[in-house]
Amino acid sequence: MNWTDERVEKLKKLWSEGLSASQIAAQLGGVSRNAVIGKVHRLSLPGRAKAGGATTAARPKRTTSAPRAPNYAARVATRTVTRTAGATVLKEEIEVDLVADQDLELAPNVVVPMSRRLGLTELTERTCKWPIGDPLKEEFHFCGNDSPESSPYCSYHTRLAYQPSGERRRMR
DNA sequence: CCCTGATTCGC
DNA sequence: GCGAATCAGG
Repeated sequence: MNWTDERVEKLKKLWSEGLSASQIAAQLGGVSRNAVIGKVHRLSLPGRAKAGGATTAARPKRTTSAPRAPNYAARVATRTVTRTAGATVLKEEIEVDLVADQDLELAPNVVVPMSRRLGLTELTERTCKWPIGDPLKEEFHFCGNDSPESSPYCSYHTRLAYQPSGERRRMR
């Protein structure tokens, strides 16, 4: 694939938004992260302050307040991410409440996961494949958080994933 | 091992 | 100009 004006423009945009080279590569499609980085250099775009630190730079810091009583709504940290991410957070709050409502007692210190807004092509063996949003809509994406043991979901979504439903009532 | 960006250098 | 290979780092 070659660098059309549109692709270059998108590259500039995403890069300035702080997305990592690999994420940008995935969104553009048809190019590797190296290609992206190489292009960034050729375009003389400002690089990231520190290598590897980009991981930190790309994600907003979470202000971890002390673990508290079951105050569901309050568990969702207020964040200043991107406009689209804002909608995502809202959706996740809803999911959490539904679960808490059913049965599942919330775990000790499980923090509500903030999804990365990964597209289908950005998923790897180690990213959570939990879908978020309406597949027919534009804001649809996957959780994308780290999933241990190459599990299809992150630890948080694994719990939501396999819940046989109301079967396991008498157990315990 | 996973990831990140930076650089090099043959194409 | 391009980007895989490589390097350097977290």
